[in-house]
Amino acid sequence: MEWSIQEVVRASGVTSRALRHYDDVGLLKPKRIGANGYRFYDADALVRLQRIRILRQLGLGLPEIGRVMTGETDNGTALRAQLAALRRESERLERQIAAVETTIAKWEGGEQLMAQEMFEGFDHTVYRDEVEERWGAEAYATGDRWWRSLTAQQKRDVGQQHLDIAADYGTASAAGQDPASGEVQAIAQRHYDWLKTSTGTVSKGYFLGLADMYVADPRFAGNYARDGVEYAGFVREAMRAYAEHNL
Amino acid sequence: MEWSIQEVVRASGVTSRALRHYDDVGLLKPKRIGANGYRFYDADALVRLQRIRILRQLGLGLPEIGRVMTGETDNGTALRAQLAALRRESERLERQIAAVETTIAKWEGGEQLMAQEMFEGFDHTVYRDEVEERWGAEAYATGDRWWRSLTAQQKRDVGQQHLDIAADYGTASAAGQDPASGEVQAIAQRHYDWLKTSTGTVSKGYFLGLADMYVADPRFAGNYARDGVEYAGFVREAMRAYAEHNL
DNA sequence: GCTTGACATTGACGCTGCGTCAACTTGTAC
DNA sequence: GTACAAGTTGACGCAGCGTCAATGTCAAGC
Repeated sequence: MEWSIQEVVRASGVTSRALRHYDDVGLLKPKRIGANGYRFYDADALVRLQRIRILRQLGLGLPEIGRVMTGETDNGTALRAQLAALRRESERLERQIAAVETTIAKWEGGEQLMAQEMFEGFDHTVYRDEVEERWGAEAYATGDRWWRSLTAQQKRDVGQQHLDIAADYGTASAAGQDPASGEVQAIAQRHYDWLKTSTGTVSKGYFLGLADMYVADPRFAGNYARDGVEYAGFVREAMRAYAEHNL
Repeated sequence: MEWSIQEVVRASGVTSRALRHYDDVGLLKPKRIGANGYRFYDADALVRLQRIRILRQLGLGLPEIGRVMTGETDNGTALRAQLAALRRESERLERQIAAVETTIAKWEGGEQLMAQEMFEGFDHTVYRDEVEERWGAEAYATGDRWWRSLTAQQKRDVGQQHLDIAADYGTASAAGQDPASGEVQAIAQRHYDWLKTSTGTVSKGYFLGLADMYVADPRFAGNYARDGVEYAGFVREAMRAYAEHNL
């Protein structure tokens, strides 16, 4: 008993295109190919097709299914690997969802200018409340006057410097360097200098406070993240080491 | 002030390839292109790039990002749509995970032959316990004797009939037909006839019990599903309507 | 013997967002 | 003049088929 491709389609719900694809990739060869090129499947092929479909519905890729079919990998191993992959993907999605929710909340909270300001430099106005609360209204006013005195060009330069510093931190972090190493501490030094230029004076407490803010405040995540991998924690460690030895 | 592509790369962490891609698809055009073909970006472009990256990290596609950037869609709408999409995807993943877990458990429980048997026909041995519990040991023995009396060829034919019936249910379900409609009830009639041939006699209770099993038992999902969309519920309704009017 | 219609075949492009060569040209430094 | 870094424009690759397009085959009816 053998079936034409259309009969298989009706029985299995798999499209003929998919069947031809399985044939192309060697996953399911027809039992016989007529002189006219027509594909004919037998019962064994239908059994294999059923298994293929089940594994596909469970999310396995065709190459992996091929390995299972040939016995190269057994069902349990393949399914457990798939389960682990699905769990990872699920967790990633959950984080993604949390990130979108946070962003929506922020955007609706009137902080929609965040991204732009971030790029134009250290957007001190966003942190006005915090700065005044931690270091006094006078400290904020000083920084504000200095900032306003800059030309747009100068502001962008300051911003660019910050971006360079952030990028270098990111490179060091990605390279697996120690936050306390000489290279990273040199970046921290530039970071400190940049802050001093931007804000006038930088106390140890201010510097350490900033370090904590980098980790605690998601608004910084955009600045200290690369392709979704945040390294604010790395920056904090580098800043702490720097403060410990130099301030 | 303008930056070369490498400077943008260092400042943003975005690869030059991505930047050229954004240019190609019209998402982020350089401010200026030199006589040598070199791309040069300005501060505005960097701001746009930052926004693009943020939206990308939140999982939005480039076309959607383009719509947001032109103001065609606002942030809130886009993000909420994205959130909804993520939630759907998350739920799908959870179901996927549950399915894989179930399958692993079954496979380890010694039911690894399920798939094959399914295809060879109504695998009554798998349901032995349930059948005996619900309709008595004698009912099972009768069905078993009948089944064993068949040749492999006959078994396959019976299986093929079941597949055809299942496929027709699937087509009707996908077409949005009413389970109680004439067409669908005709399928239910064939289903009933097939069952009668397979098991001897079919009581109303047996038929309705089977209908419930189709929905409750995931082992049937493979039979009454097409491309991941289960229609066991549809089958149950059709069977109930049939039983109500004919048994 | 011809037409029609259903079913079959083999290409080949499309989708998503870039990564990754490949083959060259430019700019900058020594 | 010669390197070397950085720039450019193609073009393929990926995952799994969906979707034409162009064309051949086969059974049935006139």
